[in-house]
Amino acid sequence: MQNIYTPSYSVPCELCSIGSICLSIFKDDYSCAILNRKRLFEKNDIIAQAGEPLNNLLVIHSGCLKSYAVTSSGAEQITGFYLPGDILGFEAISSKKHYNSIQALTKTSVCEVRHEEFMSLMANCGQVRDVMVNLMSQEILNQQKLILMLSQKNAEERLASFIYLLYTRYALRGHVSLNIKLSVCRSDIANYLGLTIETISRIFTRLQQLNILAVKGKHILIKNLPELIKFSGELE
Amino acid sequence: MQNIYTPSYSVPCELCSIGSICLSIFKDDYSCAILNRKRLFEKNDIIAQAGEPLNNLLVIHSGCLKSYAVTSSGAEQITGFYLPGDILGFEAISSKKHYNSIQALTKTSVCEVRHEEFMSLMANCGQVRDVMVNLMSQEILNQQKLILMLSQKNAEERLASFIYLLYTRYALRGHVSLNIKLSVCRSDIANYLGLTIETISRIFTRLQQLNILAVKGKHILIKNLPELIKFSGELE
DNA sequence: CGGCATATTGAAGACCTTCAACACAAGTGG
DNA sequence: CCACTTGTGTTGAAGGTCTTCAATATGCCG
Repeated sequence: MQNIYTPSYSVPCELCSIGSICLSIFKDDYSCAILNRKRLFEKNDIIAQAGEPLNNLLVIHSGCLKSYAVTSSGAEQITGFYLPGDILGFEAISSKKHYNSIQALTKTSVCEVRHEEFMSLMANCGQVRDVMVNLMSQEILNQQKLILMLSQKNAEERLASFIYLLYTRYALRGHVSLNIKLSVCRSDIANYLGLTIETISRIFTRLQQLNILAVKGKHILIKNLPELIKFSGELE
Repeated sequence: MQNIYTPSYSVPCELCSIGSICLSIFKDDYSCAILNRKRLFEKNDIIAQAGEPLNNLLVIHSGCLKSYAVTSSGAEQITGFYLPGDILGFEAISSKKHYNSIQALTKTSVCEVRHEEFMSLMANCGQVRDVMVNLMSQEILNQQKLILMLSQKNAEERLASFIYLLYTRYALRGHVSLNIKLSVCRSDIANYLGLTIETISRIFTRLQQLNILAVKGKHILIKNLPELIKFSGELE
């Protein structure tokens, strides 16, 4: 059997969602008033609390974050997982307040983009404006796909989609590998997909029996990608 | 029993999502190169097909639209319903192609905003930029709420949320009324909420027995709003 | 009024959850 | 180093929710 372990991954600036901005505008200016590069967080660190004012948009350099809303009954609802190259904070721009809390799932390094200053930059620089509008548009499209997934797919399709989506998201950032390290625990996956941890566990078992995945704790090896895609249902 | 019929509603520009732009910039210029006001579509007209180039963003003046994706197996998946004052097309900005098809559910009048020209206007006009960024941010936040709903709520909560959300969306545009006219058929509601028409029907019956709603075909009267909110689950 | 699409209702079954027991890994202290 | 704890993941059995299939009812538009 192939080795299913994979080292932690950091995105090169060239492949980051705002890389074109950093490389052409911020360049080597490490003391930039807008960009604070590679701030480090430890596993389980809370990076922002819901309700706090929005100071920065966050861009993941390495590691993994989750964002979640807390219901009035105190339950935690995962709203997203963020991987190297991903940007988060768009949903807070309108109200200038964090709607979600954000927590590190592993040791994570994050580039902070000062929100106020960045918005002024958008006014003056067409390139920044285009990148931002495109990113927001893409985010809306991606969410729409997720909405379709949740409203139409059964448990097996959801989990298969989830794994396949992780694969494509890493690949998009230059990390093409059938080995996927879940920084995410089963209960977070379950919460995010609207299932229970027992169901997640059972489906992992089933996908292993079908020789589509090899699962060992948080390490996943995709053994049959075409079949995984088929199981994920056609909408991706 | 109160009358549960309500006349069709058109949004005044003051309360439309891009009203501030139209009123301050386009003003009374009806032959504007950017804005084509109040183009009329008949029920069931296809306004755009998935894959077509994005020429216009659409703003609903009166009536109702649905957008939907078509899967490789030919099934239709509703991605959204749009009411007077709503804007649609954001998800297509990045690729400059319609990802969804758009169809009129009733006789509908639409203000078309030329996409290319509007993007240039965004470059030159801070007010337009702010409005657009805010609208996109809000859209992302609203979608996130929908994602939570779909991943966490049961059938009853979904339908109650759906009705309550329609109520708040009309109210936002100045049409505060407990009478709601569904331009949407049961099967579209079911598709959108990830349920079957039978389940929708059963839950309508249940909510009527509980004296929360009065349902007569496409006309809904909210008879107990606080209870409806309670049934919709706490996340709104 | 008749015909067709849309909506409602009932019964059986599938899928996922719930509850409970158990397995496994990581970390702590004796 | 092992016993103990704790957190996390797996598995089984029973039950509930929603779907499926089928029959019936209602509404709409000629």
